[in-house]
Amino acid sequence: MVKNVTFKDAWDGQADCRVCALRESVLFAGLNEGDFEHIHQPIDQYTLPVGAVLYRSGDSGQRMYTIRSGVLKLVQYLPDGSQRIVRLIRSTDVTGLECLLGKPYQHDAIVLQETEVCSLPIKVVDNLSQENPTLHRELLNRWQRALNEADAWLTELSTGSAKQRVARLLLRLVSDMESSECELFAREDMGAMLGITTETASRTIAEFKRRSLLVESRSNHFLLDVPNLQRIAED
Amino acid sequence: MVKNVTFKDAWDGQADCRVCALRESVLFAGLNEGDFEHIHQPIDQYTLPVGAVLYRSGDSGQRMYTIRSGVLKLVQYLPDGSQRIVRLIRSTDVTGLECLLGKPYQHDAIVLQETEVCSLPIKVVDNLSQENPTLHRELLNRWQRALNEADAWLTELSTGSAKQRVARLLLRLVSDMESSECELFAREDMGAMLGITTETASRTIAEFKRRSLLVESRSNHFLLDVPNLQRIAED
DNA sequence: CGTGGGTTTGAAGCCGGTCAACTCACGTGG
DNA sequence: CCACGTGAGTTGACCGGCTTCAAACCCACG
Repeated sequence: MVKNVTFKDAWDGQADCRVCALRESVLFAGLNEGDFEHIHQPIDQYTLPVGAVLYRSGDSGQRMYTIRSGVLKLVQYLPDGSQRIVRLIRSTDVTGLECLLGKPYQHDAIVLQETEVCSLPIKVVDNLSQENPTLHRELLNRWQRALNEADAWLTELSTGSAKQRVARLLLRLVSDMESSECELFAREDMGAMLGITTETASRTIAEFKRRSLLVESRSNHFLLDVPNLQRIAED
Repeated sequence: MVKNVTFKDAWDGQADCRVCALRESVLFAGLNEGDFEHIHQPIDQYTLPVGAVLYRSGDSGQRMYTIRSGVLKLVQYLPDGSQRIVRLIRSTDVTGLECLLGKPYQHDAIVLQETEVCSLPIKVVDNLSQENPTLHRELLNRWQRALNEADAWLTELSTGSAKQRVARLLLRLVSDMESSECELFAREDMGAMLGITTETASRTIAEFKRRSLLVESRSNHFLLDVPNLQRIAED
């Protein structure tokens, strides 16, 4: 686990949203030239390595984040100290919406795969959203999207046998890719996503490999046998 | 199960939000006299019996709902037909927010305990929220509240042993009451909330009764031994 | 080349799933 | 009024999957 990566270390510079490659799919999609004049605070860009902490549960933050690439986990803890991963945040997702409402962050946000983020001061988002209805609407959409994700985790990833859950998780990882290739997470993280133990996660993945449902293409990248995994996922 | 309760049957009349007893805690808390002039569509009030369907997943609705009293379940279905309850909606909660975004309802909403609801046309909410920032802010808060609930269901109610889950559910039911009394749900529903079978739910509840963690006060109403249930909940 | 973290595998035991029987309350119809 | 049917809750027996505890393995890294 990489520790103590300060944000300073990871700083990539200031973003120019006007020329952002992801402009079409990102929170600021609906902004026009005039709107950009109203951005009086810098929007910084960072590249965070695996294990880096974007924010911690309970912190009262002043920034939300757009993910340009990579994957983060949102983690909550139980009284007994065990952890549960409640969602994954990926490319074009926005996280930290809650601080727009003056609430502290509700989760730990930790990098699972090297991640590029843009850091948006809430002031900027708040001001723009008052003037630009499209952005405002987009914010609501993001909230709803997060809710849908949360519900899906419950129904798809916390229901059924361990094999079903693992299969559904794998399918989910490639669902928005062109190829059926994906990078796997640590078994411990898979367990925390699926509500099973690390050992069961490992056993299941190992079995899938033996049955060639997973074939390693390059180090820790796997090609999925989608049709057969789907059969397992649905029972 | 009560079937085919039409909304007409359940109609209680038109609501006058100005004199609403729940005004302080409800979505419209921040409205002023002037705002009410802008309500050009009627806000109807209904009393729905157990088993009634408020809306169905996939329906493209034009209304959201404020719950005055009672309890509803939000249900999602898996490909294999089994159901999972992803949230409960209770007094002062708002549900159906998604149709404000033009999306169809994401769940079945079904009455678990007799429920009084107000039906708010999205046009009304939409118009008011454009002019009244307090209401608008309140809408965002509701969205965030739903998200928090969803996350809590994952970490509290879908993690740990069956005994822990049942105990946590029971504690959750009385957490916002003055007394520690609550009304239980059907075992099948409990199972669907906790990701366990009906039988396991029944066995666990029966055992809790034998151990006097649950004492029946009146028909299907139970007093909880909160401290001991808490011990079980945390292990 | 040794150390350590993550992964895999093994063995044992238990919790919860499955299937089935039985009870009880309730409502319907003879 | 009682017989009967229905549906929910409870309980039992059995079994299998998952957890638990441990050991072995693998590989990256200093």
